[in-house]
Amino acid sequence: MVQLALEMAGYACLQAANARDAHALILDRRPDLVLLDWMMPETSGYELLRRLRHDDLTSCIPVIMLTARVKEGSKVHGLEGGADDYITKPFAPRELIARIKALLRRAAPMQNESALQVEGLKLDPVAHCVYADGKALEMGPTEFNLLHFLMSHPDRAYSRTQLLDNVWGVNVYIDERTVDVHVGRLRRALKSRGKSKIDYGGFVQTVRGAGYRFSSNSCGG
Amino acid sequence: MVQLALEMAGYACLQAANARDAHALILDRRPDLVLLDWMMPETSGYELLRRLRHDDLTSCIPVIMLTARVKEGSKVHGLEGGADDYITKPFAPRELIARIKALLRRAAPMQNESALQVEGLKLDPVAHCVYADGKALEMGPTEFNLLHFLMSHPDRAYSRTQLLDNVWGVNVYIDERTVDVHVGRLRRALKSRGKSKIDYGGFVQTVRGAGYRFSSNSCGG
DNA sequence: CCATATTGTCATACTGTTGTCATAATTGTG
DNA sequence: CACAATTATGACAACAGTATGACAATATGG
Repeated sequence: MVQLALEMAGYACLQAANARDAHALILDRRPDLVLLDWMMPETSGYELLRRLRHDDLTSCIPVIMLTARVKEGSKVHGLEGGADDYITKPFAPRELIARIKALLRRAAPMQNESALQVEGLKLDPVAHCVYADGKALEMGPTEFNLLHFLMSHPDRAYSRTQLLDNVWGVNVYIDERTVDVHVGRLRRALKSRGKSKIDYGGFVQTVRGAGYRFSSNSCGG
Repeated sequence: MVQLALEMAGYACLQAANARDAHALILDRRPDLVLLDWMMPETSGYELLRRLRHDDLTSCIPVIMLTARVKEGSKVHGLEGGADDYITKPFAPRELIARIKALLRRAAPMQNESALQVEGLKLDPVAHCVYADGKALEMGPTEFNLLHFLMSHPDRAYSRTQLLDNVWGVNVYIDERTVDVHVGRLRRALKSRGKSKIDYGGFVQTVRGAGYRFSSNSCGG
């Protein structure tokens, strides 16, 4: 039932019937998170948790304990062993998913996103905004992500496939020519409407036969 | 024994047996105040205090150190680490309660910042009131909290999940789309009825594909 | 205990965005 | 200059993300 809930939420899921198998599976597959039942055949969940925490390879994997006990003390006990969170049975699948999300969020380090600036063109990842000479520009999310990636890696040509992988995501099923369209849209968005200003659309350069490149000068030197 | 005393005094109370659990519990439940024993298994109380102060989420939580040491030096040491008060064991429950009360009283106004104002829109956290061009606006508690958070962090896009974490609280199991509804209600509340006034609802901006952002200008530059 | 307000969820309408295509424009080459 | 290869662009239907009204459940305060 738990597996079903997890898969509905889009998580890949592995199962083990006892602590020994679980330990092997965890060592083998290095999951992002472990759901651990307090009561298990043979070795207890607590014992497995202790072992996971003892091994450097697994000590940093977030663990959520599943427990039937309702006493607050068991939470303390579970957390003592190094669990990052716990949840008492019975629980709503939604609560489980929420706790998993929260824990993964907590475990993931916050990426430092400082503003990128090239001449008068500024991209602020925090505010999700792009400015040309201080004036805000309008563009779609995809164009924003594309510009973000390109500005993060200037003076470097990327093939359409590389751009699809990095901006759209891997295992995405999109025509390569679609990149052209979005590059066009990005250029149009960057085209400064105010007179006597630089056309930042020119910063997104076509590399014939290869792909595209972001650069403030003619050839990225 | 401490727990008993606290509950007799009408405080809800959580316990942890060591620094790691305590840290997790504090992050999870965001207590109003922390009683921290100097001597703990594994990590010392001092180390935990340092970590609490280092994290924005916990840096403003009042902390009382419990210490067995009688030397005056330990007081200095504890306060150096950022503790707000300390008490030496053994202590009378009455004294502990008194110190807690005093600290909560002292901390309460500290946490409430001064009024936030952006152009004609003013939010007074102390009075729990919002004014548009001097005229009081009506809104529900959730809308107020949402606006408070957004105005405290302007020109910054927040995902629905982040807003749920920061406004509703961590580990809350609410549909992400609920944020949309409350943003809508907030906008309606901010919509100035008087003619020729700015529509402050426009300050709460949608960042398509990302979330929402508070900004007085079109893109927070 | 009741009256009232607030909350979270849902169904629905709405909006801008996305990916694809056809076609035009550009570039490089023989 | 003609040709092939590549890229640019406008149009458009499908789509995903957002706004909004309604409603039942819950909380709040008298």
